[in-house]
Amino acid sequence: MRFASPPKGRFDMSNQVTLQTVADRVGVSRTTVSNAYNRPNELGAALRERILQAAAELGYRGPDAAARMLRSGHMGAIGLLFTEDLRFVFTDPDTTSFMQGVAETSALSGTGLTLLPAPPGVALSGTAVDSAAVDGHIVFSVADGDPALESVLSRNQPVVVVDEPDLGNRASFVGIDDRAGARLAAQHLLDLGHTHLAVLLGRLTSETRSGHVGTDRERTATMRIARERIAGYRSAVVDAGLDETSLVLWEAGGNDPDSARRAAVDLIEAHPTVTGLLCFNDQIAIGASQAGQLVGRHIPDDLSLVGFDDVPRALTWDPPLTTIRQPLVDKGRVAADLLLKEIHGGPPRRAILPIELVVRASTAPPLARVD
Amino acid sequence: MRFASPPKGRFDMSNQVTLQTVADRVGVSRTTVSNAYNRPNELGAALRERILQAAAELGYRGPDAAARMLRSGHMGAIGLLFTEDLRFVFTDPDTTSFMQGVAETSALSGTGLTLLPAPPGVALSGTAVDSAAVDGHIVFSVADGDPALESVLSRNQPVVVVDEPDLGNRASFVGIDDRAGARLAAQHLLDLGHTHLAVLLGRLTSETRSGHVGTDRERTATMRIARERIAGYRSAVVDAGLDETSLVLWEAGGNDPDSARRAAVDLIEAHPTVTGLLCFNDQIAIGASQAGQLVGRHIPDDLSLVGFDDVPRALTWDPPLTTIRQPLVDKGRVAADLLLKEIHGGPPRRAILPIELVVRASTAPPLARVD
DNA sequence: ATCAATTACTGAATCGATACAGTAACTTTC
DNA sequence: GAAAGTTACTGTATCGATTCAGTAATTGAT
Repeated sequence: MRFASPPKGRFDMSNQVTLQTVADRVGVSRTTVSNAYNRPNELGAALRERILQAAAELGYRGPDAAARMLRSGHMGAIGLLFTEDLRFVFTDPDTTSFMQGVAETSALSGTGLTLLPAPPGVALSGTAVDSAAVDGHIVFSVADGDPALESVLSRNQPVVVVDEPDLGNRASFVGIDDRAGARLAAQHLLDLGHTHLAVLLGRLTSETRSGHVGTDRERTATMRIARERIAGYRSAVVDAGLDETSLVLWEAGGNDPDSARRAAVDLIEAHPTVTGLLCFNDQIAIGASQAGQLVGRHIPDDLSLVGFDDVPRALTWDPPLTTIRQPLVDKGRVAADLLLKEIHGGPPRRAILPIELVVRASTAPPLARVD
Repeated sequence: MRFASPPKGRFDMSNQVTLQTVADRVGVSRTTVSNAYNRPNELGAALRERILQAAAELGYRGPDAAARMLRSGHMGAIGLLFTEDLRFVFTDPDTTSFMQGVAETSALSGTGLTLLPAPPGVALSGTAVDSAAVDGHIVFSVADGDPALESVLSRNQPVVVVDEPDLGNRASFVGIDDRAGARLAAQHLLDLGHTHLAVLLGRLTSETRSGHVGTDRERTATMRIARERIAGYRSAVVDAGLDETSLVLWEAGGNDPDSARRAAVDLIEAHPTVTGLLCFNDQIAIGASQAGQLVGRHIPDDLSLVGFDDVPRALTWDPPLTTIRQPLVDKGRVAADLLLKEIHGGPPRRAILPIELVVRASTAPPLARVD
């Protein structure tokens, strides 16, 4: 939808109250009124009081945002870029927790938060994504080379990338050690005695694809996190002396439980000897657990499940999920904090947040089986 | 947190590329370049191509947002005001579904979406809430007379209020017939044969309070929806010939399952004869169902539960919830749509969305009991 | 062939506020 | 009591783009 008629502008200038109006009323200069709002200690308290008083009487609401932005060059807002489908953005607990953290920190600093949805396949030009009035951007988990990311980077403003991609020194970064986290998850299953593991991933690229992941597909992965976690899972398997190729990689086609459930059914059918399933996140693990129920596999006796993230539901799910905890809300807070600091002149930084294996009831030693 | 140092402004003017730069390069006037971006059919296609080409070469990213805003008076963004705690905003399925709808519609129209969190007890002045660069506001479910709402209204821009309060002709409105919905819910329980009903509300005011709601407390309610629903529940009870005072009103102190669970335990203890519980929304019903389990009441045999909203989880919950469905995502879409239309010169409107009783497994006739 | 209408462009004024240099009045210092 | 410093203000240039009145060139109508 694009509107034919432009929005009503500021063209009823008749009774516009501006800084000048207030200045005239009080009998001071425009500058002094501006200072009354922005630099309270550059003028006497009594005068300031008189000015604010007059402003209130005239119904003046404070300096016009657009004019201030133009002159001062700062927008008082940060942008939050997503490239996922909006249905996903507002449903996925990882994403909403992250947003909560960002919103908390930006609200505390009095900074506005502008959402910049750039779902795949929608043109960017003329949208908020390339013209939003913001001082910097947080980019949340985007595939390598995404056009929306390029657009954001070309604005030459501070950017904080969260999770992926890793732009090196082109932008600040907030994330975790995904490889180590994945390794921790796999190690846990290996320690329990599992020898037949599989990985159930959400997506390797921004396109939806599901099913077995061969080396060809793996090589095309544009999601950094997926690549890192695969490397982590694999390194634990290799170090345990198992054959690297014995680690089955399977793609769900989405990070939601429904996609995961469907994919897990196929995976279990194709690889019935697998007893330990490494899930890309808790939503995937939830789907996998539903799949287990569907195909008659008891969790954890017939199939152990390790999630990732430790979303609130991981604790209340039946069975409660063993998972790798990462501080999602903090991630949002830290991202906003780094961005705000950088906007105010600080240097770009990298923040790696801690992770932790949380053992609950979705993992157990494999049942002894007659091979 | 407030930053001492102002953000770095636009004071490295050295190699700023502006409309003028592009105009000089091509050898046309500033106006023509502006037209190339904003009014493509006001100039020849070939010239337009040359201009865009030159802009690309110069790395010009299109008209500066702040300058455009100042001159044209329109911001290209809408604000979304919340007064709930941010933890709640991003966790509550009603709210996130609504946000999804708003985000979808604003993204489609190329309009930015600025989040304006105004949790209680945080000063407004100087924050994004009273100075955000937006063309209008959507106000989501706010208590009567909230200061953030007043601040938004004083900007003399289009406002769409969702659910509450009802400002009459001071603002556009999107909501449902809450009274009818509540009536439908109560009627369903009455039809099943229940004679001892209670209402478990989230909150009647923006302050947190839990426990029995007497007439005094009821009279102070500042949340319109709560008042309407109470009236609806009560009207069904009265029309069924039951004593109006037999309808127990109980406040949970929050719209989350945890608050509801705790409150429901107390409620059941205080009023053990109640067999039908009218829950303010599905989150409350989920909490109540957990409470039922805690105190050994089987749902629906020992206690029937009716929710409200029909969030996705209502279907997958055990037992699946009987509820009043309202189109939450649509509500967001409609709100954004009304606001955009009003910004573009349309009149204020009221939209009342449809509701529907969805009968699932959380309600059943009361067990015959020996009184 | 003439006048009117349309198209494609230009130049100047303007939006409202902020930055910055400048200044008058007042205070401190020795 | 003169020089130096501080405080509290003013005046002007400026931010970058859009609007609008106007003009020259082209097309169309009669």
